[in-house]
Amino acid sequence: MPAFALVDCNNFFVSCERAFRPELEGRPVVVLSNNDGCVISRSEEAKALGVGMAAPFFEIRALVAEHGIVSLSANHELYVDMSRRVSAVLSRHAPVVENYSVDESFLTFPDDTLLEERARALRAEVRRWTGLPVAVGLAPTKALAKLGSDKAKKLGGVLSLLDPVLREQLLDETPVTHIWGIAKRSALRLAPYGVRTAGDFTRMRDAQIQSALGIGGLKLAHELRGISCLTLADAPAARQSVTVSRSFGKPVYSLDALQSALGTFAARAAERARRHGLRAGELGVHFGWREDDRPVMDGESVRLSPTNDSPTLIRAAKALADKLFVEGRAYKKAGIVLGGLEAADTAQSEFFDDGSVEKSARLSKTVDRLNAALGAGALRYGGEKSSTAWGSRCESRSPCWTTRWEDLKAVRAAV
DNA sequence: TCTGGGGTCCTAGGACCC
DNA sequence: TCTGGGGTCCTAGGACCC
Repeated sequence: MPAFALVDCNNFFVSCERAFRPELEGRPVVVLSNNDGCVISRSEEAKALGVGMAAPFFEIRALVAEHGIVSLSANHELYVDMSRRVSAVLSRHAPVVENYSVDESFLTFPDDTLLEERARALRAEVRRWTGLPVAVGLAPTKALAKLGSDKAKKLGGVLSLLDPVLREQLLDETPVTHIWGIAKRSALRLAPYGVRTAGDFTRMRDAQIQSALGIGGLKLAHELRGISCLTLADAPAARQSVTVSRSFGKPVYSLDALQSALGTFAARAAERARRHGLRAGELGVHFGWREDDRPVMDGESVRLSPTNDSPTLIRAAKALADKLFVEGRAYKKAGIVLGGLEAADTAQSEFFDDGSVEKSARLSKTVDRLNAALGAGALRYGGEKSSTAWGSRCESRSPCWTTRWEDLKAVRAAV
């Protein structure tokens, strides 16, 4: 029976910050989203003080002041780089690693002997090379490995659910909403069947599960019963979309500011598409504002002949903005989505091509290279403007210790 | 009085994840 | 006054076809 391991970094963003600021160890720490809007990572101490996941920052301001909670603005450049370092360690231990998210990886070991010992060794090595604490769950399926790693965080870092008796016991004491893939809505649909725990869920009849949650729910139930349905994705799946969106630091009323924001987002998205070797056949623009005290979103998209050219995408985004703009509306957020993605090398090129397409591609490549060398945003297109009109708040961002020379940490040896 | 059936493709929206 | 951003997959319903 092949076993899956899930390696999960504890409180990932907070742990990344602590790796470079050991003085934060033992103190309550939170990391905040864009605009310092809400909490996206909490240390154990912060959780113990009652700070909820995704808590709006303004709601916990009093708690922060009272207990001296350290609040930091998110530094994704640092987190992505730390994530890469963790994967590098994992790859030395396992032939196939699936990077499921920035802080979680599934893997299988080459054979099934001494699994717990291997998991412990891997955990120790991640700690040694990156400074990050991780938990490891071992189980015959991915869904169970996930459950195992959640539980492992409280139980010494490694938990094996390969034993069916232990497994059933854990399922029976786990609320069904703590299962990967079941949240509030699905739990509500299961409630009429008397389902409260994960164990209850696994004992439902297949037909009932399927009528309540569809095919996905049924697969999940099998996984929890120990029958593997989800395989390890050794290569990342082809990307379906590229999104760049932001909430504004303050409401935006002018078309000009919206267009400069969208121009910037389009340039970022184009850059990301090029990095992945993709062209977009569709570009969407969306705006968010409030009506009757409720958030509203609206948008529209256009088809394009496949491209990843920044100026083209910037123009398309601005044209849509112009079309959607309503005078007097207090815009709170905006974003662009690239869809209809296809590999850039197989994409059909424009029939009437006078050579300008290739010229533009060379220009894009040069801009990307310079930005990579000099720091993001060093070089910009005319259409993207940095603007105080829509910029976001981030009061306390840590330096990019691992990815920018100027942020390199100074270390002095005591003599 | 009667109102096919089956297939595909596309889209919007729901639900979930980290 | 202040509530993130970036994704995926599934489903239901409409349009269209034979």
